[in-house]
Amino acid sequence: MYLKCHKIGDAQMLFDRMPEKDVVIYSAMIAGFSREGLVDKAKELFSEMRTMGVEPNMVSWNGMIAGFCNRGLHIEGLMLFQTMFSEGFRPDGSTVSCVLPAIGQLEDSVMGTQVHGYVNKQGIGSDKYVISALIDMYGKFSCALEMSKVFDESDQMEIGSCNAFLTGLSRNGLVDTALDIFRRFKAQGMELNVVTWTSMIASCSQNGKDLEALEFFREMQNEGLEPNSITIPSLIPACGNIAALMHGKAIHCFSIRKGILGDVYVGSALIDMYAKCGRIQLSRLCFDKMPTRNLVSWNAIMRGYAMHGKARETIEMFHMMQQSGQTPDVITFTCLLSACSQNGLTEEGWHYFTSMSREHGIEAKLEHYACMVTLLSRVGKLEEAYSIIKKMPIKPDACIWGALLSSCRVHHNLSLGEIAAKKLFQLEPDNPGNYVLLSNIYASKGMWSEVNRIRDVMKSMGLRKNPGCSWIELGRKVHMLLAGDKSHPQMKQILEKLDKLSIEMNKAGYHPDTKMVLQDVEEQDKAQILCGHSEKLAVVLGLLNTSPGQPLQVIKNLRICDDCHAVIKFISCFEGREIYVRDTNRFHHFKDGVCSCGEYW
DNA sequence: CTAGGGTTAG
Repeated sequence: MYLKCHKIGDAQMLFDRMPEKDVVIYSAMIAGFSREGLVDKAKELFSEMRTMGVEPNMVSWNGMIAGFCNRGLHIEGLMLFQTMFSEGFRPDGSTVSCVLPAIGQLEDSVMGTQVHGYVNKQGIGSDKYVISALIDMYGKFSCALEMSKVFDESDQMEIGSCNAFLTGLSRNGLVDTALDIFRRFKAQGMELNVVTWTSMIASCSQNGKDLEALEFFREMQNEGLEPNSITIPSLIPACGNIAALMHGKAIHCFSIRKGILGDVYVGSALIDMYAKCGRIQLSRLCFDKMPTRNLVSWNAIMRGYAMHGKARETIEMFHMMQQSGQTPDVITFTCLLSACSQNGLTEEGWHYFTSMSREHGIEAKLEHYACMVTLLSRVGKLEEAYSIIKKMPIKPDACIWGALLSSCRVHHNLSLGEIAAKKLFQLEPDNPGNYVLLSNIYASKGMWSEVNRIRDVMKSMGLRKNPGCSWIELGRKVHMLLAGDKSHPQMKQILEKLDKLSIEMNKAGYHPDTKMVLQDVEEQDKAQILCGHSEKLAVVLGLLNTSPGQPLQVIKNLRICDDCHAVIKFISCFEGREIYVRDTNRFHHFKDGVCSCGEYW
């Protein structure tokens, strides 16, 4: 009874007072500790029972193996599985269903196939736990075919296997298929559970379907299902991705009501969400209030500060993290280096870059080199950045060359820009962004024939600039604005307002950037040029629908363009608004005509 | 027939 109520302490007290203990009582207690994640305690009992002359049976072994596998100690679990086998036990459905997820995690497909064979031989292939574990494993192996085969041969009304199948599909890039099948399940009147809904929410928020994730959340509650402490952190990233602050806050309140605010995953997800919504102070508040923190929480707050260009705070958190005894990982250093790179902190950047492997035993990865390239380029040391690329022990990828090319655009460096662009055209020939960047550099030098040449190349390859897209949350609704898309009901007002603003801007001595390169390259619809870029539209929509003085927040799927940057600086001053624009990788905080990025992005 | 064990969601 105590074990079933998760009162492990009470159970242990009773257990300790028992004079005579048999296999059953030992097994119950081992499983109890395993469920609570107290593997060491379980291990103690497992060896104690043998010294007390009680031989472990199947159930004792299974409890022990479950303990290891559920705690992420996959290798230990699998080793025990093999020991059990060699001691003459024949693992049953329980054992196998614990061991399969571990095999999937380790991507040991040889062992996976062996165990699948064993399952068939033993005739336990119709056990529902085994089936869902098999589906899960093949999903983790990226064996969509094997996975579907197991599912097709199973009872398709068994919710566990259906859930494993849906997750497996999304995991293998087949989100849309998963969505279709989910709808089919629902139409068939199948009893869906929290796991099903959570899985769909997670698939959406991990695959750019953020509005859909929010919709699923509402739908599951309409169906009378209670979201739990796994559902919530699966949903929160969706709010951050589209900077839906009001939705995010509502879910924050929901977590308080559900009493799950103390959960590390919930807390860490909130930190990340508030940071992405431009509210870094709220991130910090959530962080400070967390009862327990882990690596994810520390990385979340550091990433938040880095995203906001707050290098001092990022470094301060790093010191606090070390004082707290938390060991950093690769991501921690990415946060540190990206914070340094945005602020031109060359000395600190080099310090963390070198201490990373020397003091922390973490090898620098591509993203760390990319930060160093950005950092050195930012302070004008483009040649030094290039020499790092030439010397780095890993093959530079598109991120590295992209970092160099972007910096060359900022510094109008043609020779290195051409080198970087050439590499990028080989690495990712279909990415229109690279062509646009190089063309920007040519345009800044007035080399119009080169600009035209690139435009022709793009045209012949059928490449178009990715459509710019911006989001703004107004009241309870998230508006999406696509560059050149006139379908928004308030578009007429938006254009009128933009007109008025441009008159004011001209009066103030602002003239649109003559290097309107993108349009030169593109020659896209005149309409798009007239409407302006999506971030401009979103900002103006915000101006129209909020009261004066209220801050605005816009997010964009691409790098903000020079012209929009200049226009928004003007608006922040002229309209007296604080405007936050979240770019692909950082925040621009416009206030009184100045932007926090210091003109470098 | 027989106490005690398991899968799928972050």
